[in-house]
Amino acid sequence: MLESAVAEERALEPRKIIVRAGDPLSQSLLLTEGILSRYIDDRHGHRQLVAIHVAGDFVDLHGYPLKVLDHDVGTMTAAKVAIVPHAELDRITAQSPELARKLWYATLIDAAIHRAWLFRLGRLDAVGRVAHFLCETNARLMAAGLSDGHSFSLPLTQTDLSEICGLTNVHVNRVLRQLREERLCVFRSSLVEIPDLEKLAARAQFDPDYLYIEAPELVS
Amino acid sequence: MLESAVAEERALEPRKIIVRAGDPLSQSLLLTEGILSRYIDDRHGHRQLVAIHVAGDFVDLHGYPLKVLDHDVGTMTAAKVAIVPHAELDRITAQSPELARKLWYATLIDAAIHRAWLFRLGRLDAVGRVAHFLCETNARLMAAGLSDGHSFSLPLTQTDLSEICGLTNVHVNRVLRQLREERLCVFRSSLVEIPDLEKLAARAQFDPDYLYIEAPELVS
DNA sequence: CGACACGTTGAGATATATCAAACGTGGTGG
DNA sequence: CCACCACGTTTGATATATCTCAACGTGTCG
Repeated sequence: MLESAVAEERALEPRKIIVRAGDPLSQSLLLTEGILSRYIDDRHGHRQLVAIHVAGDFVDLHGYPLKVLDHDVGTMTAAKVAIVPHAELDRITAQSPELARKLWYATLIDAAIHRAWLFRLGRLDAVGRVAHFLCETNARLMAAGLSDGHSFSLPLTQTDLSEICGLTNVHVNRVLRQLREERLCVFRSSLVEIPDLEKLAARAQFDPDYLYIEAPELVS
Repeated sequence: MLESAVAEERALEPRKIIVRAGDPLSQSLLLTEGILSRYIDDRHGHRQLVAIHVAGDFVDLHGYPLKVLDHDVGTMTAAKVAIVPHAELDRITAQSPELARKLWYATLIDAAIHRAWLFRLGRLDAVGRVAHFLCETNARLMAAGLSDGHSFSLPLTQTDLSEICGLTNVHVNRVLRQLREERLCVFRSSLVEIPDLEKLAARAQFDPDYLYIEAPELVS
């Protein structure tokens, strides 16, 4: 049903702004390939990512009821998106309250992930933050069939990680070295390898419940 | 319509847990008086608040589609809540897609506030974080008719503030002194006074757009 | 009056930021 | 095919914000 609502598929270049905060919106994006981010810049141009999205995510569904976003959306890598006009969503939700509920549910998962990010920023140290993010990403990619649980592709820079974890890129570099030396995790040239997921999760105080993924055995 | 869905009103004692993460839920709460919080505790019992709620907020509406919450909900002060059974919400949303949309919208405002909190934790220093939280609370209370824009009641402890801002209570104490000395804001014995809201908002890089409050003149 | 919670202060420790430089490395044009 | 450039990574030295621990003050309530 959602597929029938797709107006157009589009390929996006890496590192482009897709939606700006405050722009009036008439469509939302279903991400089919690549990585997108949602972020807020401060007055000096320092950036805080508030979400990342991977294949399968409905990226700015928040913009459908909200009409305008409070943050920017941009590509991190090259990406492919399916464009879903809000008029189609109107049609669909009017027809099927059940699907409407599912869309609502999807935005609430986003909110739950926001909360986990708050915990990460508020209560974890630098190593814990990076480890927590990598655990989360591993779990989400596993659910999307893009990780085998021990290694996955993640074409982000260390600066990207710093903007996710509220750190500097220099410090992220040192954190990654420490994770490597402790054999918890190797992040190098767009590839993440996690030799001991359990140990990494413990270091990160990571508990995947907030992702509301069925089949929890996939995650552990 | 919502009012007709209220099954019961209840008075709650301060500092009580109302809902625990993972509990199956069959009702949600409409807060009519007092302050509630949503929070995540770490392994050592250190707490990160992920939201606070004031009179007029629909507190755990997220729990309606999600079925279980990923975080705890508790009272900070004595409070009064109206209990809305999920069965009633089923009835209402089936009857009125428009109201269903409004409920969805309300949860998305919560998510937008989560994002502002992420920005606060990730990119602001200690003074900025506290200032940002006080600006936000002022704006929200103003919208609820509980602040005149320059002073309002806020019966939280410095430890509460520290659990909101990702700081220690000791450091919050020093931050509050600094805000006082710079005549930006006085937080004392449950009362917040903001002599120069514009200066405080500038220090906090606070922009109220994310609250999606109509009548923006109320906020500035 | 004493107990307890909350607030305040100080000294010292530590994590993270800042600044600056060097090092790879993949891509591009000559 | 090589030289070079841009971008990301790595390292070192130093600065600074925040934490930790411990003590003391203050108000409230039984």
